[in-house]
Amino acid sequence: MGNKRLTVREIARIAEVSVATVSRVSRGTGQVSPEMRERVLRVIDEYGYRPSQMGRALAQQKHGSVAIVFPGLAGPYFSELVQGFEAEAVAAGIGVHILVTHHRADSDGNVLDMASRVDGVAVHGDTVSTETMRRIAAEVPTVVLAGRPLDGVPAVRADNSAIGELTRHLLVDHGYRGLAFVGNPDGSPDVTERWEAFKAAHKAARVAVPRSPIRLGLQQSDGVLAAGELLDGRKPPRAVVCANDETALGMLIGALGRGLSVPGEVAITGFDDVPMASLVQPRLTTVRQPIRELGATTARLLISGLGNPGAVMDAVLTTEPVLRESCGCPRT
Amino acid sequence: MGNKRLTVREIARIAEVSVATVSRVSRGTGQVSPEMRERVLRVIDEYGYRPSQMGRALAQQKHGSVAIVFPGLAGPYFSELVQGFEAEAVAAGIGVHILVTHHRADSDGNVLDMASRVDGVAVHGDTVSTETMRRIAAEVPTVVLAGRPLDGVPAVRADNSAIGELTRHLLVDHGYRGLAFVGNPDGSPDVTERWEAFKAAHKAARVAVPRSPIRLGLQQSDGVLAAGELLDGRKPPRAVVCANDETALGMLIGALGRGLSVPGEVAITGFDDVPMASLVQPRLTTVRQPIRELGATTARLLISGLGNPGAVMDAVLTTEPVLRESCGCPRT
DNA sequence: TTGTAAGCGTTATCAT
DNA sequence: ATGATAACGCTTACAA
Repeated sequence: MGNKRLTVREIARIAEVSVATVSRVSRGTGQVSPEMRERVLRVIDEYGYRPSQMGRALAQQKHGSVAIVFPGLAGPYFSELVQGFEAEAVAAGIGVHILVTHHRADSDGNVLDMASRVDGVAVHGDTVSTETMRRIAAEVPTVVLAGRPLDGVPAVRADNSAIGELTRHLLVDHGYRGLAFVGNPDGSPDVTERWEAFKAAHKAARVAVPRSPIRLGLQQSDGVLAAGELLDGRKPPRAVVCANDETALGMLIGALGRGLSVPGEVAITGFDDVPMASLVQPRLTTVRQPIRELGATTARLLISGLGNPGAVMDAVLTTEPVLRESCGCPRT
Repeated sequence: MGNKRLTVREIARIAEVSVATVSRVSRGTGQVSPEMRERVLRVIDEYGYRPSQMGRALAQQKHGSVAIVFPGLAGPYFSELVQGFEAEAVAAGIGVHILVTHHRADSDGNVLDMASRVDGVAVHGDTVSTETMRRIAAEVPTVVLAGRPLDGVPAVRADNSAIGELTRHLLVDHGYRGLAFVGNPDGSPDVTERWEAFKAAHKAARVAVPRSPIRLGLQQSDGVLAAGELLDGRKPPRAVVCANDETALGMLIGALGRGLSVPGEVAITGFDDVPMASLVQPRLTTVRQPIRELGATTARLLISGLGNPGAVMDAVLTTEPVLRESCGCPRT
């Protein structure tokens, strides 16, 4: 433990070759005769030589890693997103840095700091100011994740408009009136777009746009809280459109816990289609979003897509309404 | 975008000082006269100079970042753990690498690879083989997270024995017989210890050790699955001790969905005390584990604790049973 | 207090 | 095919 590691020079001396040859062998690049390769490989193996990442980074001017910045790690959405990103990067031999900004005072400074440790940064929507975003992009290749492109900074996101279709379904197909929206439009670009689509669907159906949204977070516990706010009142909504599945699940637990019938007395819908959505009773009507693919696409773009001629500037991944029973549809 | 960054030498030339002075100023180290500092700072600021992490790393022989390796990111446990780790590291100005091993063929190779990119690695229990663990520890300071110390590799973990107290409570205080355990003891050191404590409590109470555990994962969906396996049978258990809260929550949803009374017909307990545990109805009896602190302690140990004389080798954090209603206790 | 110069470990260019 | 050697950008003795 702690035997200081050997350097190229030492390996070269032991194998009686030049450092260049050792480098060529260890990187598998360039032309090396079989016997040379053999000789060097033997020494490398015997001494357990592993090239220093620091030396390599400096010489190649590449860190060999990328970063993902997001507000917090709670819930299956971020888990999947990060895992999709990580899997893609690691598969390409690239390391993954993370930075969680949530509730941290000097997060902008931290982001800038991290920007100087990596070859590319994926910033989740609404984690940093626009100004900081620009500064990051000026230092290192950057991609906006789950947000709009900005000044030449490309974006990868999902099509949030499908929640409008879902709203139309509740309004028109089921004929519900008195819908509520759970989620804070100021919290993230995704929720902003979902709230807008929710309102647009009302206008399209010529139904008065409902009360303002229940501004809470996106965790399951927030859904439980929202249930308290909405269902204990004198005039509970006929249907609740939640900004994501987690809050919908919390809402469902809250409704069921109050002895309310779902969807009989109150219909509930979500967004994401997380695994639990099809496991609860009644199963959750939602919008399927390819979360993992969102992360993977972002990583790919960062690693090998940027700077190419005709590189994608705005990747909008498709989503799809999934009608199950929590909206009132019969079990198929 | 992409203006190649200035180097110390260029800043030095512009400010008409030596590179040493620039370095001293930018690092805030050494003695520099006020007017010099002022002059250099002005130039640094004007040109937006930020020292290259690569150069710095090589010169100081420090990457300036640590890594955390874990099997997967699903559920609040890992979210909290990673966030606790991350927050502590970032607060110390250290970057955080992550590596998810779950379902990846060559994860051991990836771990070794990552080991050469960081100054320290925290490996979550049972993500890599003992052999790989040793190789990592030979290359870089290492800490086992949620597992036992190994050959001089220190560990940070929680006291799992409290689940034995909980089992005793069910067996003795409530007088339940026919308990089931949900969780795969081969899945992780934590679950192994919890299963052992569960069995030991039975022996201590002179009650026959129950059937073998329901070997499933630790996600909420696994709890729903476990409910199907346990509650639809002809002889459902009187109480179910789940290896963590997520599965307990899934079990609760499954039980309630079947119209069973909890705890009337089946009592349920968990482990972790995640936020949802006190929000569901009935509230979940569980064991509180300081997850975030586990991550933070690990990070601290990695960053500044190792190598010190008398450094801690096995940090076992305390846990505490939390008796709520899902075990049959009255609401207090 | 400030400057000079020698590393840090690798890669890559250019001879040979 | 192989070998010298110059970068890469920074820190840090050591000198002045």
